[in-house]
Amino acid sequence: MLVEVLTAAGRWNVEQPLLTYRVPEALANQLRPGQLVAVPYGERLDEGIVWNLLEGDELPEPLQEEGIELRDLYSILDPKPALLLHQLELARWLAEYYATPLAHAVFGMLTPGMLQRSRFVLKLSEEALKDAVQASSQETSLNLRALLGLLHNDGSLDVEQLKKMLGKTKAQQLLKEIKQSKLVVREPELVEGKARIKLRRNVRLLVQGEELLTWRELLEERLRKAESEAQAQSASQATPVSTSRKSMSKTEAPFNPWSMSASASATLAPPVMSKEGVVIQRQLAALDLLQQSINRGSPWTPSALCRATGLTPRQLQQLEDQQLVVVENKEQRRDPLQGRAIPSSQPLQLTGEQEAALRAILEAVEEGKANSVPRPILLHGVTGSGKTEVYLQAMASVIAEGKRCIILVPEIALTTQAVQRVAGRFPERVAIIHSELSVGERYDEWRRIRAGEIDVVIGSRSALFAPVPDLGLIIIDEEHEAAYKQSEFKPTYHAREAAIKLGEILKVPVVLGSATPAVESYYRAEQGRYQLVELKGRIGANLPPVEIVDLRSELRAGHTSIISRRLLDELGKVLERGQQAILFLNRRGAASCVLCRDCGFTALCEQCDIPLTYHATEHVLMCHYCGAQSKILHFCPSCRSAEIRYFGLGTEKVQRTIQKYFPEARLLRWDRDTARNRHAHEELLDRFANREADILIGTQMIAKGLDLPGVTLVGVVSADIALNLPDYASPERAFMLLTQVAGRAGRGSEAGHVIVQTFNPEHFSIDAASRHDYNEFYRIEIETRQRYGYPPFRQFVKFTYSHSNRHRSQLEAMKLCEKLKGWIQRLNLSETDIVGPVPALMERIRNKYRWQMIVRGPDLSRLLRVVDAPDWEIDIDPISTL
DNA sequence: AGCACGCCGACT
DNA sequence: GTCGGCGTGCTC
Repeated sequence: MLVEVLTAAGRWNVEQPLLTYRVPEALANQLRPGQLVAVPYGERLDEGIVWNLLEGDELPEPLQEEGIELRDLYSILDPKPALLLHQLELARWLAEYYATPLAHAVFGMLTPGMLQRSRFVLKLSEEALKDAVQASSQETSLNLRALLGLLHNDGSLDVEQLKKMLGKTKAQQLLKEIKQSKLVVREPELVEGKARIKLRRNVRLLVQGEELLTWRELLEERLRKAESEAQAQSASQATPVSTSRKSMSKTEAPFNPWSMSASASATLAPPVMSKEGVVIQRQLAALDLLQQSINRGSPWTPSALCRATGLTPRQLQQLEDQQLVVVENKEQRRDPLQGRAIPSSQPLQLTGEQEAALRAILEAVEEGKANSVPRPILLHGVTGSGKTEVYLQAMASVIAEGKRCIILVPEIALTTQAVQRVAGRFPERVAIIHSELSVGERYDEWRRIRAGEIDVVIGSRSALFAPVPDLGLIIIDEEHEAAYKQSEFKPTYHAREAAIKLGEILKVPVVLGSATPAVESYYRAEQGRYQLVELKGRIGANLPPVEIVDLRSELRAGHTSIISRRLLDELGKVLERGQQAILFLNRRGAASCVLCRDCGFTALCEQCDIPLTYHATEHVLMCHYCGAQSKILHFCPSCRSAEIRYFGLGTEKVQRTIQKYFPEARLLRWDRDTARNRHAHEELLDRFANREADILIGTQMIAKGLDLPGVTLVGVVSADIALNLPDYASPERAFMLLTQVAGRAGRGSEAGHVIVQTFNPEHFSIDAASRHDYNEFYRIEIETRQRYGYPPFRQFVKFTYSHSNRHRSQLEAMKLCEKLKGWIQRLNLSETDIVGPVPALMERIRNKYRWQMIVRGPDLSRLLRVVDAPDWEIDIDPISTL
């Protein structure tokens, strides 16, 4: 039998990603697709995934021609497959659609730290072992002789260790000498990754019931006997007790405490109990504690048991030798929710709309059971319309039929509330997967999922790749979120698209939930590719009123501060009433846009309708979308004002300004500078929730999922920054951001109020968001997209090249551009063109200059199949063109 | 000298 | 992708 294995080699060898090996007789009937195996590759051992089993020993033809001699599969690393069959199929699709080597797609699905690394160890050769004397007398360097000695003692030595011991150069020399000497051999070895099972030593009681009682009686009998003997002895010679711990262990017979000689116990005297008696008593106590712990389910570690009873490890060992107890290694699960109080949550009464949504999902489940692929369901529900309850009841229903669910949430670290609700509804049956878990936590959750011990996986995008058997439902909450797109490393993919593909493979419904669906999603629903289900009513409070403050009139009135008089006024009232406020600033655009402070005019590219970016170094305006340059503006072309400025603003500046106006107010800043990890987020949130601050100032990360009843005012310091990013999707992102931020106000009993500051009060995104009108926003946006050929009307693919040499980067970009043009022409692709190449918005990142171009066309899959661009980053359906 | 880089070719 | 082998160029 032969086996096709996908190894790390597949990451670069895109032509032939699979390697073929012979299967040794002994392993033949244990091999399954998806298993992790070790294979020899060159001089080392590599880890791979079993992709395919081939009957017979015939070499595949292309290999025959090359005259390749197949090698043997080395071993099976884990009999349980690491990837299920449907995951292999999904990986194949990911690789194809996202133009990623198959190995990236497959290894990207594994939990981090799982892969083993190859290393080399040095060992004495057979020759050297046989004839040690002759070996040492041969002509060898001092270092080699030292190494031989070391290997004689220790057996083996890691090459890395050798390098540390001798330094690189000397180690190199020695390794060369080793190659010729035939005394030392170099062998490959696989080292476990960082993801490992955590073991805990446990003492387990081996006897129970009647048997335990019998043992107890026996021990008690011995205790009485020992005591009476000791007393008899002490009556004749009263020796004081002075046995130290050390002398005790010396006098004890090592393995048979029960037959302790009379002379040993003779040294003890009453009223203190005899030595033997003490030991027996402690052992009895240990048996009691162990028995109690069986019921409580919290086992004893050997050391804790010794501490609790006074037993020495040796004495515990004696219990073990008697086969009364056993000390064993037991797995200890690392639980991400450990120490969290999770209130149990009960199903709520559904409204009519929720009921209908639930029915639609369950009908789709039935459709899948009838072996047809159900349409994905777009659940469009305003904030607070109760989408989560619909998810929970749909999941409960699927679970009741023996199936399992995946629910994706964006940036899980910030959505602990959603996690708690799910975990509270399905206690003990929920696994959590996201990147801020420790490698160990993630590995434990992953294995619980694979073993079928859980019903619901909740997590960020990568949770989609959890090995869930019998998957019955996939839910993507806040489906419009950009966090679902992985573009920074391979495999690049959008979790929403991958989920839909997975739903297709398994014939399982995919539910996309959002208050502000992605334009692409809503378009697909309009086209009938998704089933649209709407939840219109908001449960509880009404949506808060949104007030737009026109910053142009502020300036005209002579108020030049970044905080308008209206906002200052309202902030003052909030502070007076002892309530809380959130000030929000989307600072994400590091580059600045050009803006007229009098009329709100923004300089746009004539061909792209995208804001121009001011380049301070070259002193020009540039379109980062098509590369067109224009001269800088001294006067506003629209109103002739000289108040034309580049606009840049940060949270720090807002903080300083607010503090100036309200010296007494307690401010809290929340952005990537002040909150670097999950714990910092939670801590800041807790402090604000506990009313340790009055005003929270933050970037978009505060816009998501916060439920803070004390907040009655939300201020958006500038809606313009989001709006003016040079990207086709800016209006969409601005709308979503404003809608989300607005949803943060008035979640408690007090009425909420939102103030949005802008130089562009007429912009449809701001206008629609202020009226909470998604449909209005969508209507205008989809028209623009169609007019300019933006997604979803044409597909985008972004090509990025990074190099430390700016010139080289530009040159490569121009070379690839020419090649792409050739391919497009040869394939005769209509309506397909290239925008760029241009320097990336942030051209220099970590000392690398980045150039990029965007290819757009109705369908680029044929082009991507022929594109040969190693060293290029290729982002299919980029979330932004920046 | 000691080492950090970058380049090349090999690998079933 | 990762390793070894080899050259260049920098620093104590």
